[in-house]
Amino acid sequence: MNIVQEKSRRDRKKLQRRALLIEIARRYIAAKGLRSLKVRDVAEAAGCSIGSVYNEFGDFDGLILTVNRETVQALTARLKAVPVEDPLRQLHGLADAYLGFATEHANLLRSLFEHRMEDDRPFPEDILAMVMDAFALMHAPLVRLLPDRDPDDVALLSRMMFSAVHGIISLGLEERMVAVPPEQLRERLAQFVDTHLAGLGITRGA
Amino acid sequence: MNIVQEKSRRDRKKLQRRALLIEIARRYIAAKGLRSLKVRDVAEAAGCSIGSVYNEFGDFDGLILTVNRETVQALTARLKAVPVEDPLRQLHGLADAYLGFATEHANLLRSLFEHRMEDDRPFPEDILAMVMDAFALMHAPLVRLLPDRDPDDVALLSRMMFSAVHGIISLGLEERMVAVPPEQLRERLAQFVDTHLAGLGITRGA
DNA sequence: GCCTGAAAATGAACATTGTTCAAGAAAAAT
DNA sequence: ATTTTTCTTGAACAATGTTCATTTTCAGGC
Repeated sequence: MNIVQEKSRRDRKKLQRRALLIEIARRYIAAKGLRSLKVRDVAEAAGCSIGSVYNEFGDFDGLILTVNRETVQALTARLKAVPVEDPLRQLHGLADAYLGFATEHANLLRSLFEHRMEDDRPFPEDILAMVMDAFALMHAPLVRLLPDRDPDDVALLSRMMFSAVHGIISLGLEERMVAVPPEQLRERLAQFVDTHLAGLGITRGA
Repeated sequence: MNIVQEKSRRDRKKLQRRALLIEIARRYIAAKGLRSLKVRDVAEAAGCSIGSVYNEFGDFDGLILTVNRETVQALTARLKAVPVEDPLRQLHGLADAYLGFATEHANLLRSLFEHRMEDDRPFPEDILAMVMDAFALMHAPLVRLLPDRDPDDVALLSRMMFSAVHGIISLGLEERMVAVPPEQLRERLAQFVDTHLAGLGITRGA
């Protein structure tokens, strides 16, 4: 018998349903926030039993983390699509791409940063590493703009800059406590990046 | 009969227990995070029934919000204690005070920013206003440092600066995804503030 | 000191929701 | 066709927020 074919037939179905469950969960989170996600709703929407969700993801956290994993992957993909020719443009592009993603997927991003594990189980290493990698994407352009600075220093600078951008955006998009009016956010964010770069001795067109 | 005295006797007891409930809830949140807070635990620890907690706070959110309200009040008090003589020192002092508070009360601050209301009930206006006020505390010193800029512009600058500081700190203190090593956080935060001020055309001792 | 009505406290019962697992169904292997 | 393995199911369970009829408390009047 053809193991590959037979196995794949079952697996394809399994994978298909897994993808369906993830998609449904993502829609719930995106639409109404992480707290609105219920195992029973997901199972019913997918046309399977509660137990199947557990078979697939182990527990509820497993499902959430799977969605979050894909969220950080999508975010990273978007950040990596920013043109790299001009390092200054790239930095602005990264900030703007982050803002764009946060605007379009506010609840998914919140789920990524606000979800706490049950009990004291450790946060999955791989998601952690992916978020760190995303936050390190300002490193390369900053190195080009600050060739004389200690690389370790630049590494920290880039993560701080990204953290700052994250703070401005995540508070700015919070409907409650609007630190910065959303309609101005894009322009102001660019201004912030410029100001900070100026403080680092980098001027536009220099 | 003495209405004031008689009423106060009952009320004192009520207020005393209310304070006890809040204190217990705060301890739970501070020690193990918002998710660890359970009505039954609080009631048992306070030596009263579950129903009494509901009598006092209406529902579970009511208790959480009361703790959060006191958290933002404590934060504001700490920020307002920063000396105002030198605006530049004040800005650094505000950032440092925020870092100090966030370090000592990481879970309480998280509870303030991460708690979502049940259903779609609106977030309490008063807490919102208090957080906004706290975030506006960088405004006064920045006005003094930038007397020629449009005041509206400075208002936004100050909130952005505070949001940025918030982002750096909240991600920096997250045990997972450490964007900036905690032991360097204080020094780096000061550096960040200096850099940004430099970008705004403000130099130390100028 | 006792009575009375209002206010507060109680906790059993309920509703929601994550989790488990024994039994059954389906698929694969022989 | 039979056996074995694997997956699926959903009833039952456990944890936890919430309600409310009953009981208790207590100030105010006699």
